[in-house]
Amino acid sequence: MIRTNIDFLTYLKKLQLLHPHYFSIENYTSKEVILKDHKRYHSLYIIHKGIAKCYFTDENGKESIQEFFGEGMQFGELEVFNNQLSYCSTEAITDVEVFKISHQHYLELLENDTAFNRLVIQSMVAKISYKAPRLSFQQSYSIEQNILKLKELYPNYETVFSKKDIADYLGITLRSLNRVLNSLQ
Amino acid sequence: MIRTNIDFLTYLKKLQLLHPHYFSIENYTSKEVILKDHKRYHSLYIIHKGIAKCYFTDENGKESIQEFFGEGMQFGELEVFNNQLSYCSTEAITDVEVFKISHQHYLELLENDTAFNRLVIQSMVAKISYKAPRLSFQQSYSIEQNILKLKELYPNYETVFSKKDIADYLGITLRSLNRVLNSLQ
DNA sequence: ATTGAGTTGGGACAATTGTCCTTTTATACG
DNA sequence: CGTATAAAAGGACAATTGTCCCAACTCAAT
Repeated sequence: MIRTNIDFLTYLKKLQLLHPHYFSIENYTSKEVILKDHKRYHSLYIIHKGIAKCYFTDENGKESIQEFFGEGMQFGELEVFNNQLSYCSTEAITDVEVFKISHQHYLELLENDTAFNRLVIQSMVAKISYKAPRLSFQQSYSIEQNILKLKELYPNYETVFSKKDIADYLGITLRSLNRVLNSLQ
Repeated sequence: MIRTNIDFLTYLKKLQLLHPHYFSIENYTSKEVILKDHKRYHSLYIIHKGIAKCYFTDENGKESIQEFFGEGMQFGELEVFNNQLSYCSTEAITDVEVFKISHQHYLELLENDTAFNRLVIQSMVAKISYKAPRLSFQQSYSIEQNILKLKELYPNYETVFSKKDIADYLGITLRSLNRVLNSLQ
């Protein structure tokens, strides 16, 4: 549920020693928006500490949570390649510390550092591999099964996430979430 | 709805001239399975001609279609990097011609050919960018809105896909699809 | 203390969607 | 041809989920 990428983070820390001026560190407090949708950015972020949520907002204001980002997860990197506006927002859930790196420096590393290149590709593979079954599972199974799966994977999710976030993650209403949680005692 | 990647295909054809022994060509007829889930492969495929569907099957036999692949779409490439079993099946819808390349040669190109490397990354960016809003849209909107969207993006989808495929793509039952199509006249 | 905003919990009802089953139509094939 | 098989269509009913409420509680700021 909370995605991480420790290999990437570890390597990034090494790079930071080699190219200190490539990276800056920023801190966000809970509920601060780090990256806003429909805006253009020239940098991307990698989570050093804390948890953030990445979500779409539709025209009715309903949020749909894509992923919860933990240590080593990067966001805003897709825009390096497709040159589009940011297509979702990312907001701190706990207090968060991020590394920030410009598109330009990121591309430089990508071209000149084979290990970094491979780690970037692997991070993308992980994102695809994660999203694919999630789409299927939410389509195929009932809310109850989805919640049971959540509890299995992440037993104490209530301590970190609000009910609203859980509902937005599962693509259901708060009412439905409560109802099903009740029926499970 | 039918995904393509012409840039990738174009470049691949150039590579084929440079390294003819890297590639082989295979042909599949409608409904043949090209790649089966839970199996290990040592090659991956790129669609040259035709349309295929990529789908999960759950324990009840229900299919959930991830994407429809058209020209230039590759599949089986994630397993090059995560060394896992294939996590979904790909089946020809129309007759299909594919290029086949071994993991080993693919990795060789990835390391030695910067342009190829970039195209692979861009293909992954495209897959992520496509999956993300699809998850949200199907969660947030009614079946009716999803079908209207489909008709808008791909007016004559009925000519290519069976009703069952459309239902599996939208994550709904055939009965629900028929009902909603009726209510739209 | 008091207000107000945000979170949680749930009743009542409506709408949506699934399940099960039957029928019809199209298509393939000996 | 006729027959088997798959695809398409839909009736009847049940189950799930959403919508629209209202109430209780927490917590921060006044």
